[in-house]
Amino acid sequence: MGVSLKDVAKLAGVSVKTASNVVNDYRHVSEATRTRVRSAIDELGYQPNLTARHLRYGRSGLLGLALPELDVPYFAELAKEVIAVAEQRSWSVLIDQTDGRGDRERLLVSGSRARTLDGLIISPLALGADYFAALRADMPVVLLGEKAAPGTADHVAIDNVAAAEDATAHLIGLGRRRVAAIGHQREPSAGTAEVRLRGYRRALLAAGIRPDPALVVPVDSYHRPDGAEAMRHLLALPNPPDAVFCFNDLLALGALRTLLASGVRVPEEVAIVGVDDVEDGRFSTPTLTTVAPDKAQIAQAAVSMLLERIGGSRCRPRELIAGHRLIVRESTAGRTLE
Amino acid sequence: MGVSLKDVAKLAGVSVKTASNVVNDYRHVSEATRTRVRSAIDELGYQPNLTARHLRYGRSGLLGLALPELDVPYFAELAKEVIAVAEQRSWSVLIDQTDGRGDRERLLVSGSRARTLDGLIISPLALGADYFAALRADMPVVLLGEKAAPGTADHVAIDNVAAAEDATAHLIGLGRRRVAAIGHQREPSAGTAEVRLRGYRRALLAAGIRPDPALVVPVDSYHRPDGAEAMRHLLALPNPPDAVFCFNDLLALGALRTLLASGVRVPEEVAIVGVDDVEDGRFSTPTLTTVAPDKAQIAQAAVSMLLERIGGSRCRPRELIAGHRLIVRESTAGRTLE
DNA sequence: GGAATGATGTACAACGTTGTAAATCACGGC
DNA sequence: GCCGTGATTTACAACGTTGTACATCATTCC
Repeated sequence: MGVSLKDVAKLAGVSVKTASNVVNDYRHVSEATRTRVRSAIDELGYQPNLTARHLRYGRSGLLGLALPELDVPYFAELAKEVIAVAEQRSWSVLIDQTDGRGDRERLLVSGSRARTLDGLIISPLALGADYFAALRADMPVVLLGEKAAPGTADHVAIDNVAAAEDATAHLIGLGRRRVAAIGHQREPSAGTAEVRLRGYRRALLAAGIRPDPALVVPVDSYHRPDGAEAMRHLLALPNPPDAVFCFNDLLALGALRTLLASGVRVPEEVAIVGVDDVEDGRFSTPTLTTVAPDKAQIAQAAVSMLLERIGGSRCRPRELIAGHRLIVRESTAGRTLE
Repeated sequence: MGVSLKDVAKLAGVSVKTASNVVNDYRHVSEATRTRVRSAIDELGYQPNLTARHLRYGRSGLLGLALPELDVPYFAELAKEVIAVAEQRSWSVLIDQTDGRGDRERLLVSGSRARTLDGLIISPLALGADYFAALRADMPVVLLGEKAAPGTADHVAIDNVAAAEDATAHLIGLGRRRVAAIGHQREPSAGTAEVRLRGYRRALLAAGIRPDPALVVPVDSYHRPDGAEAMRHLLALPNPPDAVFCFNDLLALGALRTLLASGVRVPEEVAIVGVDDVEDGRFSTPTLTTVAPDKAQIAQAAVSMLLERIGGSRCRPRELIAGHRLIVRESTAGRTLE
């Protein structure tokens, strides 16, 4: 169907290999043949067949990006960055959605689709150690987020304990004493939730506040409805909170919705902080105070690490702590000016 | 590196082709050899090399999905659906972001990366006819949205005139008479904007209202900040509107932000409608009335059409009008009950 | 008993590319 | 005139897979 090197070679009156040499800028090609081949290429509109190259090289030029859900803003924003960085280095990205389901994650990683990938960046949510068992030993992997078994693979994340501590400390700094937390997960080893809870507790203790277990609300997932429901639960308490630290922005936006719909004033009566700095939080009313991970840095680092592994690096699994910073907005600072 | 059919064949004591026949469930293989090969496959953990297959077949198993930006919720939600549908039919999706820039769109479609794609679904934003000139004639394409030159390629969209008319009529039905429109684009042939503006005008005229050009606000892009700015412009008018039809939800959320930050009551003083039904609008305060396109249907239809083309269908370019419906929420109906 | 039929298995080539090794050529030095 | 050197070009094989054509064998039919 397409134009191949054979066609180019025939038109230019040279061997296929010589044509290939021109394409690959091989040194020892005479100027005369070079131009002849070049014009043949132009005339025929030849473009190399990447599939054939990949077969030859044993590479596909494809990076996998496995995310729970693409329509979760944080993941969408991350995907955008990853794709941009990868493309800049002339790699393509194939996105897979795991829905946080273990079976899909397994299938995805062990299936024949995975064989075409040169490497994989995964943001594991629900998945545990057996996941990695399914991983091809020779497939480079970079983990995003907190679920990492240390020493298993390269890993990029923010310092989630510190992030949670910053957020909670900010609420305490406003004078709040009954600070709730939304986002705990019932399952024992739920990575991110675990460490954020730790940071939350640490901030409370540092301020001399005794953590109240009734203020720690577990959720099934990290979407807006979960946050909304958790907030309804908190409001129904005999002694409701005066501030809430939500483990991500979607939970916070859901909680915010419940508060406003219930006529609770934010931040006067209840202040709210989230994590992720998704775009929605910059335009909600009130705007959402949040801990912003450096997404560009995360994407950059993840792709770099992965490409190094693909390039053959065999050093010990590395860990990169990306930056984060608290962005104070109206949901804690109140309406300032417009 | 990996296990190939050759290894399997050797272990099972058969020819490579016989091993291949077992893998492909070829009819005429004796039960004895079949089981022998099967167990060799299991023992070695053989998985077919897709790259080699693709080379052989001249197909890659990859669909391209070209979107302006992945972090725009509508596109993210659409991408999620497309990936899900494609995967169900065992195709993989490679996402490219055009940023709405013509040069990137060109590069993307004509570059050698495109050669590896069996087909392309594009949601063209800024791109015109020259885009299609760059398209390989033999590359199946499905267009999403309104920028289509009719008869050029298969095309999936909602009836945007009707959608805009429904939205505007709803506002008029609330008794509003000064209905503004945010989302007009200055460039002459800006597909979607054009048709939505037409629907808006039609609804006004149908209600006997004379369209006021001052109430039609152009924007540079369709993000929240554009909506916020456009709304500021409208509020500064000597005779501001009592309702706004925004050409998408992000514009509406931006406009909503401006209104609330300015102390304008929504919907009492100004009612708002958007288009897209993105998740944010279901949790904003007030929640956002919107026109919901049937995204699942769009994704389903786009993938189906594309696969038919890839399968060799040569019929005339088709056009599919996906369903849409108005979802009335608080930004027009007000707080009902909680 | 011979031939036709069908089941089963194999060798080879090809998809488009590039590494390897070897062939060819030009040229300067003796 | 011969050789060595290095530049230039080429044939071949291989990456892993499968379609085509053919070989082999058993069965059935006349």
